[in-house]
Amino acid sequence: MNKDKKPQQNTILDIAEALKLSPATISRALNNHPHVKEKTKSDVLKMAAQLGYRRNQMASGLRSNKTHTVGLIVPRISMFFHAEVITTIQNALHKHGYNLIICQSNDLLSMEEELADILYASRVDAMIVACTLQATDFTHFDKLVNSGIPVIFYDRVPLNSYPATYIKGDDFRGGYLATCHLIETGSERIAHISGKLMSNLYQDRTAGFRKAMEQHQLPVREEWVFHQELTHENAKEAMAKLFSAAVVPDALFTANDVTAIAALEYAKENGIRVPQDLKIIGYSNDPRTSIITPALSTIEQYPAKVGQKIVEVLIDQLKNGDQRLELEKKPYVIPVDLIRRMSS
Amino acid sequence: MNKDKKPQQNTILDIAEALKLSPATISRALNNHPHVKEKTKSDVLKMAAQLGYRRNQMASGLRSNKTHTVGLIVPRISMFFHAEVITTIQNALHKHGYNLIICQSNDLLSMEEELADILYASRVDAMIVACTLQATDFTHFDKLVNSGIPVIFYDRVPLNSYPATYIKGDDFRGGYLATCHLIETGSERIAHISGKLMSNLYQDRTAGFRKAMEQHQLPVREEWVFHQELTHENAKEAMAKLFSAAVVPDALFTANDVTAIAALEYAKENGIRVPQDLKIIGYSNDPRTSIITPALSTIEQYPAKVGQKIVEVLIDQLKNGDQRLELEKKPYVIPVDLIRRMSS
DNA sequence: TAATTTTATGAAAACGTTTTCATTTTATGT
DNA sequence: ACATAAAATGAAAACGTTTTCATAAAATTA
Repeated sequence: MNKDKKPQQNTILDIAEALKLSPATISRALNNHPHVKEKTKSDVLKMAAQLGYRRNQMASGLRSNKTHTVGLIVPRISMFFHAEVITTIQNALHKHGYNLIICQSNDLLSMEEELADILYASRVDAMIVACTLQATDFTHFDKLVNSGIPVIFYDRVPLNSYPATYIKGDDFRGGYLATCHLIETGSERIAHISGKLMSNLYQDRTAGFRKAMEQHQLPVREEWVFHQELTHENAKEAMAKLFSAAVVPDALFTANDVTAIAALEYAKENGIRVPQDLKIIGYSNDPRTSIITPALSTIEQYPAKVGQKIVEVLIDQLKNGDQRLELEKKPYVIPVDLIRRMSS
Repeated sequence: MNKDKKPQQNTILDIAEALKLSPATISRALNNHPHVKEKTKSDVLKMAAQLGYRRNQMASGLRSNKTHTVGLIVPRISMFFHAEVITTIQNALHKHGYNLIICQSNDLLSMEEELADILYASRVDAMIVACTLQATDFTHFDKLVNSGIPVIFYDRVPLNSYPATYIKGDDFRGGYLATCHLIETGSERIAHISGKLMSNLYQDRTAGFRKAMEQHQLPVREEWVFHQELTHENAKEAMAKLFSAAVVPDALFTANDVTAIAALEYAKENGIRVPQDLKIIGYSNDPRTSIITPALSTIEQYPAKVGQKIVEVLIDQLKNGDQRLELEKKPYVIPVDLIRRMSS
């Protein structure tokens, strides 16, 4: 067991006693309440520092029903885009005096549900979520929403109009830009490997792809459009299919960078020259894309901007509530940009 | 403001009322206390589920002085090694019913101090820390340690014997293995770019390097040993210095992968063939090392094992306290392995 | 059946804040 | 100096649990 040396944490009462004041005054002084004398305030602050006092957040939270804590659910923090977003969010929230509880769903719906429950029980003041790819039902967030807790979805957001705030990258434009770029550099036979269409991410990126093709009067060969989990292995299999046919594509747009990297590997292994025989463009600007040879073109999503916007909107809602009329509840869209590199 | 529809969270009292029992019994039932009838327990559980009851962690924590929350301070979650460790920790803690508050110090000592304070105020049940590189003073953790809160340092740990638990990779062995590997593949003029010696990481890796050199009776040229912040830019500068001299190295051991990648880039830009003219080995097995051409040799640190060990030790200490005698308080050391690739 | 032990429940205090309401102190105007 | 307004403080309740101590109910023993 812990040694006998468990020094009591000093409480507000200890300060009160030391200064011959009531706990009420101490509390007010610490919260900078207007009805307390400047002299008293400074006395209290001084004594608090001297005693090493730190507010007990549980007592405070219990009474005031505020935890000053924001919950975040993300598929995996090791994904570059999310790591960047989280870092931005955390640093910004910190400035506003909020803590962040980061949870990983491992892209499992059941985990996401459980975490929503746990964070609800923890009485977070607000919630930030990047959904799992499989999620089509979002009722596990009802508790939060109904309790008036701001819920902000980013990146991967519900498709049906779930009553919350959405912040997303311009995936349609990303898909469009990527495809236009391939076309403009002379490609005509463009393949596309995308994720399952349950997610807004891939619906939009694919829609952008199709729009660009249509605009340039290029046919979309459906057997060259893949919707599958975007893993390294699946990508290689798709490549094998594409390049075992009589007619092969001269360009490839993949809806994430892992797939682009895998495709490039396949190309190297099979003597397909990139970009001469096959141009490739990925999505997300993962650090690996700039390091691989040839460097991969991709779409930049500005994770820092996404994070910044999330906190901006969140703080506003925490202060003022969600004052937007139902009509105005459109997603906030963060612009994307094309990054041209050697692969296209 | 929030709409009028703020449905009260159901409390233990609501369950009590619904079942005509006292709140005390409900509490006991929910905590699976032995002195409550099985029938009552199941009744309570059923009613709790029906009312969507969720324990108020603040009330619970206030009373029982347990938060079921563990704090973690890490320089940056976007570093691959740390991201992996954190993921493992979080998943493991989750199984034990603990939450994790992840904080980033951005490798700033002042931030680390502030975070230690905040987490102390949050009354975390335990604390996991990977220090900033600059930290030489650790008194900001005193509050925690003195309050009997388990503090576990990992990866970057205090140098002076601060009274806490240490879990670290075998950095000495890593440095030794890397250097031996370079020697065994025929190198004789080996340079070494390392971090500042304030950190145990670089002290140990460099010591391993020197040991290997000594054992193989190779001289260490001090002008070829760098101790600097391990950034991309610094690495390029060091390379410029190394390769502007009359005698140039035929191998390089860098204490992290970012530096190895930068060195490889420099080599490519300057017509230095890798591995023919220069062999390179990095440290950490960052995903980028396997993707770059030529793929970089490096040292694997097994982040998942580190995370697992942390939780194992932590849970034990939470249950039983730190029962190790002062004498036994050695760091737990996680083994490392050499990853051979094309660069060496 | 009565006495005793065991098992199950309840009453009430406690955790450390915040906040309402009442009260005291200080400042202001005549 | 006195009445009044304003400013500063205090007393006590409240937040939702857990837990100690007491008591009631059930099971066991004599």
